Amino acid sequence: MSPAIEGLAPSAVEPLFVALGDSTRRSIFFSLMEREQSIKELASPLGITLTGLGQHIRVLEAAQLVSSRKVGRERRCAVDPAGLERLEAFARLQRSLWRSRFDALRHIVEGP
Amino acid sequence: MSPAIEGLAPSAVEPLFVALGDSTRRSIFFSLMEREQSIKELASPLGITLTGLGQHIRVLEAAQLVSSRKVGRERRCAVDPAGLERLEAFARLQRSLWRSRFDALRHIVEGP
DNA sequence: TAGAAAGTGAAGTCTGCACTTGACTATCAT
DNA sequence: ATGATAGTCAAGTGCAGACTTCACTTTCTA
Repeated sequence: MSPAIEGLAPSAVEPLFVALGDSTRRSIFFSLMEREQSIKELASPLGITLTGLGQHIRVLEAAQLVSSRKVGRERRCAVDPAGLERLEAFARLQRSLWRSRFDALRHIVEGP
Repeated sequence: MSPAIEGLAPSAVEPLFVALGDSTRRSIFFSLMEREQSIKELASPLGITLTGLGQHIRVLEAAQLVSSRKVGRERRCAVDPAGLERLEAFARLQRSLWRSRFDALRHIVEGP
């Protein structure tokens, strides 16, 4: 597989869609787009427990949408650009694949 | 909201992530990337009922990832480029938003 | 025109996973 | 040092949603 499509096989974007398939995780992600935040800061407005939020963070990290590090007793969470980059690359690739097939089909139907 | 970002608010991409958040629907979508297919053709390899598959198609259509039309007694399903276009535009927008905020932050920390 | 094939709608089943509880550790403040 | 704050782990609960069944309609074909 060429370097350009590496990491773009369906299996590579699966964690991304799994992560953003949940509305709570989407909220967390969009909230982190605003600014870096701790587990507590993220959990409060959503009305869920710290435990529950920690579980979501792990899923988001697996998709490389979020990265986190411990600072003192807090866990600082921030957007990881890798996930968004992969998502964009995936969408662009699929779109171009579809377009080339569509054009090929039209070519057959309409003639050259 | 400017025309360029219209349809890219979080609420607009929600159906997209909901649709692709399910592994069966991802399979259906990738299968349709290969070629247009009927409900029956899509259901057989997945080992699920026609009813079940029809339900998935509705979700994919709501996300504009798939479009379908009745041809005789068959329903022909195909990829709708609108969904992929929206997905790509969304990812690009979010990525640029994140980058501008990241750069602004670095500017503060490191100085001009 | 009878039977088969493709699909749809309503209603039910069941399982994955979002979320909690309770017990525990680590860090901060006073 | 003592309490308060932030987070983590293991284990359990409940429900949304994926999937089924059954009854029905429409279209094809022999």
